[in-house]
Amino acid sequence: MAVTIRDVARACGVHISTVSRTFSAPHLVNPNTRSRVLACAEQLGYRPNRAARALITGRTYNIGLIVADIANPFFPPLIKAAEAQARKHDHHIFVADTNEDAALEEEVVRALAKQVDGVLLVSPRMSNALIEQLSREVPMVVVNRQVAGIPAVVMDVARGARTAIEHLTALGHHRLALVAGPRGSWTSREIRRSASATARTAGAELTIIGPNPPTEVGGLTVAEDVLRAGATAVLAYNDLMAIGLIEGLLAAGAEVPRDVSVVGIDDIMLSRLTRPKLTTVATPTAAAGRAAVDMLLAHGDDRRTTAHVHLQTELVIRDSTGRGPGPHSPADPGDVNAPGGVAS
Amino acid sequence: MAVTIRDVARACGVHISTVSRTFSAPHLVNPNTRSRVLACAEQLGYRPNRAARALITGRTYNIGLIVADIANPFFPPLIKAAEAQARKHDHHIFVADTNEDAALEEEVVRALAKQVDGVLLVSPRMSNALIEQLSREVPMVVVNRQVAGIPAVVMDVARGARTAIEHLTALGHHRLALVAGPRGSWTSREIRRSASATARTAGAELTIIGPNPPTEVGGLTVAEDVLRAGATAVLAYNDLMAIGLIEGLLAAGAEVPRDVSVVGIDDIMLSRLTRPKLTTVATPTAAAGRAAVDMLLAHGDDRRTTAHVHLQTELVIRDSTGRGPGPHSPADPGDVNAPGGVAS
DNA sequence: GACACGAGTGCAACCGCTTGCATTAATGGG
DNA sequence: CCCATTAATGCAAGCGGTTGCACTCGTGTC
Repeated sequence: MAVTIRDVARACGVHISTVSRTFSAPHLVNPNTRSRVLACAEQLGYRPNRAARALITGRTYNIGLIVADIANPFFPPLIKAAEAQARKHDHHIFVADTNEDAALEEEVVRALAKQVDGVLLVSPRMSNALIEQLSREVPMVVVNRQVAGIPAVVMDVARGARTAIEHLTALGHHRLALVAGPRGSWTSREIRRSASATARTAGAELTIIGPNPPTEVGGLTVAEDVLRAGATAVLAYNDLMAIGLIEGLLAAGAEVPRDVSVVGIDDIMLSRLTRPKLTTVATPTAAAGRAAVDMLLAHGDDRRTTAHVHLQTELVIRDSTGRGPGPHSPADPGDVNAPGGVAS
Repeated sequence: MAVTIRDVARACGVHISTVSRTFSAPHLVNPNTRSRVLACAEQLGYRPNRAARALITGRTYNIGLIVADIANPFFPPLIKAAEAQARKHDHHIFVADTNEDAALEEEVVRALAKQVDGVLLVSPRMSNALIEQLSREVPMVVVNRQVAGIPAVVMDVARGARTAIEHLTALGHHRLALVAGPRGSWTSREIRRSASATARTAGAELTIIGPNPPTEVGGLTVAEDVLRAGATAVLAYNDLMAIGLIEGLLAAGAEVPRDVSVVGIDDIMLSRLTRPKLTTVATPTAAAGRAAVDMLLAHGDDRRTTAHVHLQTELVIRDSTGRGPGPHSPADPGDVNAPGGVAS
């Protein structure tokens, strides 16, 4: 059916190896022969079969991209950027969605391993140990996780969380809540660690709520916990949860930012469009996608690079955060909106 | 490096063909032998190389999924559903993003053709003729397009557009605008055709604005055109444009729905979360993704099915549409907020 | 004029796997 | 007890390419 290298060879009166070399080692074939072969190939509509080539060379020119949830708006910009970057280097991308399931992650990596040159594991939920093991079966770059000996692209969410907490305490909030992300998320742990430390330094109280599914519903359902904790400001694991949380707070009669300030993380497109517009920590997702692909493709060249790329985050202040009760006032700690006195 | 069928055969003391049959034709091998082979394979961590298998069988167990823009929130739910459905049938998915570029679509289909069992072309921008031609090189299912002789999944946007226009005229609007989508979009043409017919029937005026890029910015930039046309109600090609349009109208001093009613199409997640919440025509994107995969995989069985799957759409009325000036009243046509009667 | 050399091409093995056919052993019927 | 069947396995060709090696020519050198 399809036209093969043999058809071209026959049509052109040369041996198949010459046709092969015309495409994969042009300098080895006489310019005249070469152009003749190219003409035949073009005319027959010949396209090399990559799978067949991969069988010998071991290079598939495919990349696996594994994400927790394609429908989570955090991922599409990353996928898009990765796909564009990959195609720029003539690679194709397999996309797999693991539904936040660690076991599925493993299964998918294994299933893809043989037909890709490498795997991009984005925001993995599986254990570090398993990642290390899998990385021995197939080249791997991890995004949003630090694993010893494995190339990684990480966004500096720790710094982002610190900035966010500082923003909130500077606004006069001292009863804070952190709405954590899913179990197994390195990012969530980082945020938690950093937020806790920052809150402690600032002398603020931080209630941690979670783990939770990193979705709008996940945010919505913890609204009551937030209120019960008496928090006047919340940092959420991601924007989706922050938005859900705002909905939930509203449903419970609390307005944002009047009664509660909310900060998200990611700066997904949505965040600019909801009302109130969401204050959030912007993460460079597209850059991460590109960087991850670049690392994966470079990986082959000089072995054991194991570089880590750190990408900066940035607090984007919009309308979901406002003044808090002010510096610690012993008086009337129940009324979170009381204009507060001074402390330290 | 990797463990092959030969390693298993050697470890197990059988011929490679027996190992092969153990996996791809189990009924041909003795149950005892079979379990021995399986044990060896398991122990060595053997996984069949699909690319090698495909070389002989012609079946790759891969599917190509080509979309115009991964970052457009319309697509992720479709991609997610398609991926899940594909994996249910043990297939993997290549995702490619064409940036709304028809030429790139063609290139990507060709590049993918050899390593997939079929291609899902979602909301294509290329011509019907080209689609027909490409479909002779690789099995294809088209989503959101009708092409003679090619299996398709189409959402009934024509009916959606009609319902939307009827909704608006029933609210008393008679100067309408349609913000069209990108050139090459079948959906946009369908919407236009249906909206025009419906408006004519209802005796309403319909200004068509476009084509436009199907993005938030695309919607934002036509806000002035909408106002200049004197429209009090707008149907947009998709939600993203509707949301951009609302922003643009607001920036120009027109409130939604007080001054202008806006209806979107798609019902992306965003639409529930913006303020005002968007009235929109819900399209079953996830169902479309699943259906398309099913058609592609069934396609092989009984040739020339060329079935077309039609999926229904549904108007979801939220807060971006409100009463219009009412039945054609020569009096005070300037005050779009006059409490209007209802016609018919 | 013999020789070394490099450029260009052909030859054939092989990548990991499937599959039609041959071979062998076990089974049942007459 | 022999033969035809059937079940189970081995054999080897081949899928569409790549690549080390051998071969054939000019060409330049001494």
